[in-house]
Amino acid sequence: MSTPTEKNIGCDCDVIHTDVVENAKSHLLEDNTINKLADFFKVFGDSTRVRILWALDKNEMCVCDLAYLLDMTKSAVSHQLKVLRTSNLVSWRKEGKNVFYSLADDHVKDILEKGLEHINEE
Amino acid sequence: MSTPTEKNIGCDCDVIHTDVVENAKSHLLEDNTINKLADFFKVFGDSTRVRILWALDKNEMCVCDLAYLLDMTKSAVSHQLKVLRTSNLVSWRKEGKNVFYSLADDHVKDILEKGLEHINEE
DNA sequence: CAAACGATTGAACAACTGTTCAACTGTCTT
DNA sequence: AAGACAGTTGAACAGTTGTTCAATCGTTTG
Repeated sequence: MSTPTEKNIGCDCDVIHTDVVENAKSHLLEDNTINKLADFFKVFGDSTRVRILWALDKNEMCVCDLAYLLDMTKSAVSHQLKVLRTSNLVSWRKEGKNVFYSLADDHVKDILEKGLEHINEE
Repeated sequence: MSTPTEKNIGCDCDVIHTDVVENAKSHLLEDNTINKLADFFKVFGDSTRVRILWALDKNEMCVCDLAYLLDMTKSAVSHQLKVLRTSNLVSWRKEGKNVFYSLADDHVKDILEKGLEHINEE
């Protein structure tokens, strides 16, 4: 552990562990990266969207299928699908009056499974 | 693709693809699991918390270190650390007046890295 | 014991988020 | 061309979230 030595400037503390902080500072991610990362996870942070993603992992489905399966209105499902589209988590194709959605790539499933691993371990 | 056949009851749609929906229905996660999963990801869905986690991945740090590094008040940092503690993403130990935080387990780093992979691919 | 200070907490407030509702678009059917 | 219906959209409203501020706790030090 480093010794507390430095007088601080930018926050409401007087003592910091300089070497540890400097090391962390040299590894900081860019603001833009941090924001994109947080926004990415934010999308997974809603039970409706997780249910949609989990369902699409099994089968390609249209909005009505999802609405029926999840007992929601088409409107509510469509709003969330828009969020998922915007963050590139789902792909879609039109077929007549239907729009069929599916997972965009393997990261989505990977992330969901990592999350499940974590919550099943405590 | 299955043929739309079924008359629907619970939502505002008339036609669903029965076999696809039934298949998805048989794989549904329990509500409780879904909620825990969404809550887990919700924690990653804030840039302040991502910055804290990313910093702790490099070094164990006290609240003041984090406050200085991230240019925030101790209070704001502490509030977010409480969220991270509650969701078991960080561990901590007391040493005199300091409380040192670190990442709870490897899942946290795994998840962050999966997220980075995803956003770096488009 | 009293002062100093790292850390935590609760209340308050502004900003954001998800669902509902109603209106609308585009495609298929007759 | 008109009706039906899958899907989308925008406004509105309630519920949630993150930061600030002030007060407090707990440990160390003089």
